[in-house]
Parts: sequence; C-alpha cells; structure tokens
Amino acid sequence: MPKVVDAEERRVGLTDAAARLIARAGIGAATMRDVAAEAGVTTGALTHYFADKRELLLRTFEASLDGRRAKRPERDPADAALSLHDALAGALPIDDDRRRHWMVTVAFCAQAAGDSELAAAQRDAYREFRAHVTALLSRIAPGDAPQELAERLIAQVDGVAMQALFDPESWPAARQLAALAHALETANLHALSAVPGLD
Amino acid sequence: MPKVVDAEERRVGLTDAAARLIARAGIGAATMRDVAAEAGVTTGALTHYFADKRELLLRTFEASLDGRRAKRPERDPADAALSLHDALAGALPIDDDRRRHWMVTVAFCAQAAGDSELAAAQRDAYREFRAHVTALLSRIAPGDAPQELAERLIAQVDGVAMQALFDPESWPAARQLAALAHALETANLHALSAVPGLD
DNA sequence: CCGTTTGCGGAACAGTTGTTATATATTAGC
DNA sequence: GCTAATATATAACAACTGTTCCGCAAACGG
Repeated sequence: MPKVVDAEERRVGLTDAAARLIARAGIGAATMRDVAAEAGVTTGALTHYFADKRELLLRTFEASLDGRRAKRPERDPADAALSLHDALAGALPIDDDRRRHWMVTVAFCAQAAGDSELAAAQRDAYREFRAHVTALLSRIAPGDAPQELAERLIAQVDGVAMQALFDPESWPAARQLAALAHALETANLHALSAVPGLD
Repeated sequence: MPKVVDAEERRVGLTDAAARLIARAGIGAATMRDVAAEAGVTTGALTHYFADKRELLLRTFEASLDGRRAKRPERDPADAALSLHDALAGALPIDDDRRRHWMVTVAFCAQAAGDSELAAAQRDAYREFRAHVTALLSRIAPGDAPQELAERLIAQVDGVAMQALFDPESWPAARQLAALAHALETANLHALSAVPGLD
C-alpha cells in the first residue's frame, strides 16, 4: 500500500479553500487553479479528489452545511429554548464563519438554477433545517403548529440575513440578534419568556 | 443622422434576454454569445449597447427591478393596505415574472461578492424597497415604528421566497400568500383587518 | 441622391477555462 | 530493497470566454 492520507481530511481542506475564495471574491473567482492555489496545492490534487468542478461545488456546499451543523451541539445542554435561539442565530451572518456560509449558499443557489441536482441539495438543506427547528419547537411548545411556526421563524431569520449580507452597515450583529429576539418573543412561545445572552 | 433606433428599447430587449437565460439555466449560461442569440442578435449588437459583461449584468438587474416597480401602481387606488399587500406579494416567486426576478437577484448577489459596486446596487435596491414599504405602513398605522415593521415584513417575505425558490412543491403560490397574510395579520396592524383577494 | 453617421453582423484574438495525460515522488507490504 | 499503489506536480489540450476590430447596410440631413 502506498502513501497513506486521510482522503476526507484532504477534501475538507480543498472545499474550505473553495469556500474562502467564493466568500472573498465570488463564484467567478473559484476556478480550479485558484482553488488549488488557495489550498496550497495544484490542480492535480484537486482532480484527484473531485471528479469535476460541479462535484467540487456540491461538496463545498455540503461541507459548509456540515460545518454549521457541527456547531449546533456546542452548547446544547438540554435547554431547548437556548438551542432554538442558537439554531436560528446560526443562520444570521453575524461573524466571518456564518457570513462565509451564506456567501457559499448564495453562490450555490446561483449555480443551482437549471441544475436540478444542485437545486435538490439546496431544497433538502432547507427541509433538514426546518425539521430541526420544528423538533426544537415541539419540545418547547407542543401542539402549537410547530411546523408553520418553524417556517415563519426561519423565514424571518433568512430574510434578515439576505438584507444584512449586502448592507452590513445597516445590520450590525446586535441589530440582527435583536430582530431574532423580537421574532422569538412575538412567536407566542410563552414557554421561553426570555432568552439569556442577548443583552 | 443615421438609422434611428430607440437605444433604451434595444437595451431592454437585451437585458430581458439575459434575464430569461439566467432564470432558465443559471448565471453560468449567460455568456455574451448566448445572451445575444437569445435576443436574436449577435455580439456586435450586444457590445454596441453595453461596455462589458459586468455592465450588462448590472443593467439586467436594474431592469428587472424596474420591471417589478412598474407593476406597483397597477392597482394602487389610494388603498394603502392593498398597496402594501401587493408590494410584499411582489417579492414572492408566485409566478414566472416574479420567479425570474428572484433568479436574477440571486445571480446578481453571487456576482456581487467581492464587487463593491454591484454590492452597493443590491444594497440600494433593498433600501429603496424598505423605504417604499415604510411609507405605505406609516400611511396605514402611523406611529407604530413603521421602519422596523417594514424590515420584519420584508424579511418574512424574502425568507419565504428563498425557501420557495428551490422547493416549489412545498411552497405553492397559495401557501406563500397565506404566509404573507399571516404576517400582515400578526403585525398588529389593526387598520387593515382583512385584505381582500386572498381566498 | 449623396455623404456621413450609426446599427450591427461576423470574424479574429488572446487569455482562460475545465479536463486529461504524463511523470515523479512517496510509502506500505513483502 | 523491491514492488506496487497512491498522491500530487506539471504540462498539454481543446473548447470557450470576453473583447476588439473590420466591413457592410441603412437612413437621415443636405
């Protein structure tokens, strides 16, 4: 057997480079050569781990999703209300990580037009997020039509995110979090009276 | 003087072709040649009306915005509540026109990463929309913090739109409009008790 | 009816793209 | 240490990209 290398770890390094490039300079700047250079390798390594550019982009999107999901249980001490707040705050571009994820998502959406497989990936990502939020909600306020409530909360957060992405001056992190707090308060979730850590 | 031609009308035809192409096959399919072909001309005509591709894209986005704005006063009989509903419904991808506008917007956003001028255009478009909705709101329920309310309503609608774009099965037009109706109802706008034409 | 200006088709260009092929280095098992 | 399999650099390729340029057609002003 030859040189041993964790293939999955390599892929992460490459998709990470792609995500960085996309967030910094847009999808147009994410050429094979430039992604490889950003990762400190050449196209030979890239093509070794991804069949083509389309797969690289798909994996980059999925890796970005995984990265977000990985941060979920960071502070998930069976406090569903806090978990709910964190889950929704995860969709707000309030730091570099989350902003990068949004840029990757937008780039991916732009590419998903006319590509049904990519479109399905984006759709499924949303459905998974909806299911996650719905599950949290039914733990907090069961019987309150959690599905529709989840949709509304997610819509609220995503709408703020879309505005904040290209107008960060109008939307500092505090304002985005305030919008989230307001949405949670008016969501007639009497179970969570006040979410700490908001100021 | 030579052959007389309405230059602005020509530009509309070209940006329209670009928008159609972007909505159908994504930003990647919007090459100079293909846009020209879609409009039934050649690159010679395209370069005659746009300095470069970047300007074509910018103008395509602005033309798409203008197209949306043009539909505003269609039924604006001094009924601010109805105008508000229509303005917000204009941001929902519930027909081919509005869906196309959203696809153009997403493509434009993807290109606006790392291009501050395009980013500013996107930001200003949002600000203008916010101002429009705010003005309508202050006509309906003055003194109710119309700015923040407008932001929330727009966020709600845009969030639904983002989900609906790639999951039309989960979001038929009726469901999107129902979400809008719910948002309007719970916006403690006691002035507009019921918006007709929703079913 | 003619000169001049514009509209636009079409070809050519240089650079870049994704992709493929080749060569070299690296390392695990025997 | 030899072999074989993998990892990756490098180079080559053909297709395509945005852009430039040339030439002809059209039509207004005189």
